[in-house]
Amino acid sequence: MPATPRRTRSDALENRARLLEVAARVFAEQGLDTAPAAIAKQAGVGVGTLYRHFPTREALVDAAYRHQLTLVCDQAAELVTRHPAAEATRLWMTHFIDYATAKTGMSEALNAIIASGVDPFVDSRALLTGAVATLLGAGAEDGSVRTDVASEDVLLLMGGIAYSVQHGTKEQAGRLVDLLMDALTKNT
Amino acid sequence: MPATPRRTRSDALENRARLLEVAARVFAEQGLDTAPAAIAKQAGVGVGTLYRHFPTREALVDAAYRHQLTLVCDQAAELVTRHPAAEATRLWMTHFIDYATAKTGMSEALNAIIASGVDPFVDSRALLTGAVATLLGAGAEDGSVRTDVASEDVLLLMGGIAYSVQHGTKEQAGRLVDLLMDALTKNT
DNA sequence: AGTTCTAGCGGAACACGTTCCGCTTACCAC
DNA sequence: GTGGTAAGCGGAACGTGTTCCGCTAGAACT
Repeated sequence: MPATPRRTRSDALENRARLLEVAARVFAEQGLDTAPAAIAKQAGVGVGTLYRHFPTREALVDAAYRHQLTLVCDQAAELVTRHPAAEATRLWMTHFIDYATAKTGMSEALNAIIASGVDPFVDSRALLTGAVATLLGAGAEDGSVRTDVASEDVLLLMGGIAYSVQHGTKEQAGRLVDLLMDALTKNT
Repeated sequence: MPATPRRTRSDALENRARLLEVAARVFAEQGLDTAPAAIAKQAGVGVGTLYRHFPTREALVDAAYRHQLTLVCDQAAELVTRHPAAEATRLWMTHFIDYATAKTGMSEALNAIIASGVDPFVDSRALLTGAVATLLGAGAEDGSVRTDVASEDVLLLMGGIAYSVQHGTKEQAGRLVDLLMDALTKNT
């Protein structure tokens, strides 16, 4: 029954990589709602190929931003080693918002990842939850952050903030982060 | 130049009213992404008529929920007269979340109204901002709520929470409201 | 009531996202 | 190298959302 599962064809791998590369660039330049046909054409493949590799727009978005998202999430662990927990948390959140405002489509993508319960996003979502958990954990240890708040809840609010920067200003986003931090730090 | 602006045709008014009625019902029953053609058909008009009265999906959503939204916003003023400001604020926010979870499509609609900078929503958005401002104002007067937070910011976070209830649980939404309230009430 | 005028109507035409399927071609066994 | 096989391909076909335009019928005026 298992048989010999034939190896993935080399051209398929190349096409996939090329699609990803093109998608990341195009999303950054023109936003997430670029026509699938345009991405496929630029990658030199038919639309069918695009849809086979990435069955939904979400799957493509997820894959396209995965790498950068990993970098941002890794920063959480690094910040914790170099700053007090509360400070690290604030820095990371600010960094997160900067990241969200850096490129067209980015904030939209982040929000899609955070808010959606859809399947292709679960990995990316876990990545983010992990980063927040690291920060909250450190805060719990040194007592600077309250312990009765779930990482998922914080992440959700950050998603709301990221969503806002699409139409609001970066300053507003900063104020919202401050407000959230106020809520998270203990009232001592 | 002003001339006599001919009165609006009676059938046009009827059609508009019927579309609104149908849209409100259909949105509540099946969510916001119902086919425009279905709404038009149920209202006994062509799609062209639907699009003329409501050029975008947003305009239709806005109009369909306007009445109910007014009721919710009016509650803010009423709650302030009967409760201490902080308590009124918490009650209203909870009420708001209940409202958001009450019907299919509602939370989606609220989020669209709050988060979008799009034109057709400005009135509804102002309604909500006004309600929040009333509550924050009362809180500022009796000193129970911090004064350095803009109504728009609070509204935006509530939008984030409303967004979350689409995929999260009502309990999570409740926790987020509590967190937001903690941030808003002074650390005295 | 009859006539004029144009706001408003309906649905056909168009545009675009997604699915589907017959053909191509890389992989593997010999 | 050659042949068999199915993974993978491209783009035509399909379904939906939106726009457009010739025709209908309500409003204003006599």
